[in-house]
Amino acid sequence: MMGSAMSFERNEELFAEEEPADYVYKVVSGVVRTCKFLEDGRRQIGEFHFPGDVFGFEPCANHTFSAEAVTPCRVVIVKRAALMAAAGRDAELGSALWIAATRELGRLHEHMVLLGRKSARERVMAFLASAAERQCDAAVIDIPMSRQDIADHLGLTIETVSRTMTQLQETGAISLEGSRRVRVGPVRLAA
Amino acid sequence: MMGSAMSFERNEELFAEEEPADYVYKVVSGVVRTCKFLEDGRRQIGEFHFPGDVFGFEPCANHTFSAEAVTPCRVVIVKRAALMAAAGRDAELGSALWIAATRELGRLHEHMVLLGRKSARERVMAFLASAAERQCDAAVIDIPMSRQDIADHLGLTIETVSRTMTQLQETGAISLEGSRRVRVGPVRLAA
DNA sequence: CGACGGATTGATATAGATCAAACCTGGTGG
DNA sequence: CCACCAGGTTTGATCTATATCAATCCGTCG
Repeated sequence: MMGSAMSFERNEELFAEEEPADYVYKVVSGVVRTCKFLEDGRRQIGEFHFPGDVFGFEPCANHTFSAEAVTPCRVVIVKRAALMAAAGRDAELGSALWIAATRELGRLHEHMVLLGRKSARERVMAFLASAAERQCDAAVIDIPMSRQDIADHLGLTIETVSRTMTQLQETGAISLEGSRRVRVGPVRLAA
Repeated sequence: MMGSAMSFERNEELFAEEEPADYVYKVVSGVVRTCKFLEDGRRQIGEFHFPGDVFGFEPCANHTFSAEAVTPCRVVIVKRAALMAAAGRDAELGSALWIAATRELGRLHEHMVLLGRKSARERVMAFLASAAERQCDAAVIDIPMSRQDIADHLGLTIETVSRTMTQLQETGAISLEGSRRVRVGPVRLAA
């Protein structure tokens, strides 16, 4: 299954809500956010997608969310119809897609617990923990997205995210090395 | 594709988190909630499932959420492995499953906006609107679940749900006919 | 009738939002 | 090389929506 490659600048839109959902996307490099907006501008970032992640699954003809580049990024796109047809023929591929979709269901379930029931501190720690996990539990982790992005992902305000991070630093849980880089303490982010 | 039927009492557990996820479920009658718990008892209800709904999709061997009967209910269960195998053979079935899964993704995305960005009033109105929609926009809608269930679905407390409903009544948006029955006013629930 | 499991209502506390300045930092141009 | 600027971040002061704690109420069922 091959697709065509595309590049996007920071903050460029890969696709918008309501647009025809003709393609499925796979991140090659960089980071992509998928989001939904309310009329008054409130934004919820559903997920950040990293290299290797596939996104853009939709049940209907049009996108129900938009996708934007968090950093400059490259993606490959595949015609959805072609992909679905191929999945019908190739059991291997079909199963891979199924796994990707159900895994995403699991992540969203988990994130709903965070949004519905966790405190700001827990949210930020969970965010950092997942970032650390993606980076193979490195001691120093990169945060490629802005505080605003983090806030809109965690259902908080930018100020609360910022304050919570400095509090985590004060309690020794992390140490901030510039705003986009965090050293996670020996204590780790255990809950 | 046939499965076996099962019945559950109100509040009975269909399956628990961590249990082997050997079956996929379809609601025949009654209502089921899927939920996740935090160690300290906080609960997030991901979705309520109504007759016709299919649930229990998991990427791995074990369930990542639990399911409980909101009302007495009947479900049919199908071996997951058998279902997946059949989907590999029958394109019709495969596509139906795919649609069910992506539709669920869409619902969860929408719900994350609610949990992350909406006010209590908006949450309750959205909840009532979706209940009304499921009941073909009947003028009087049934609420089969408790206030606690609603609260845990909307990321609120039981008290806030209750208060918000009486406020909606005071402003004339709805009228409560007993705690489990609501008449939606002519104004409807337009945002 | 009495009791028990919701549901509602009331009083108060508080986490996080909002409004408003500073504060960096990296890039640009003089 | 430095001053300046713009975007993003942090910090501060205050406000408020919602949580929390605590009765009371209501309806159903024995």
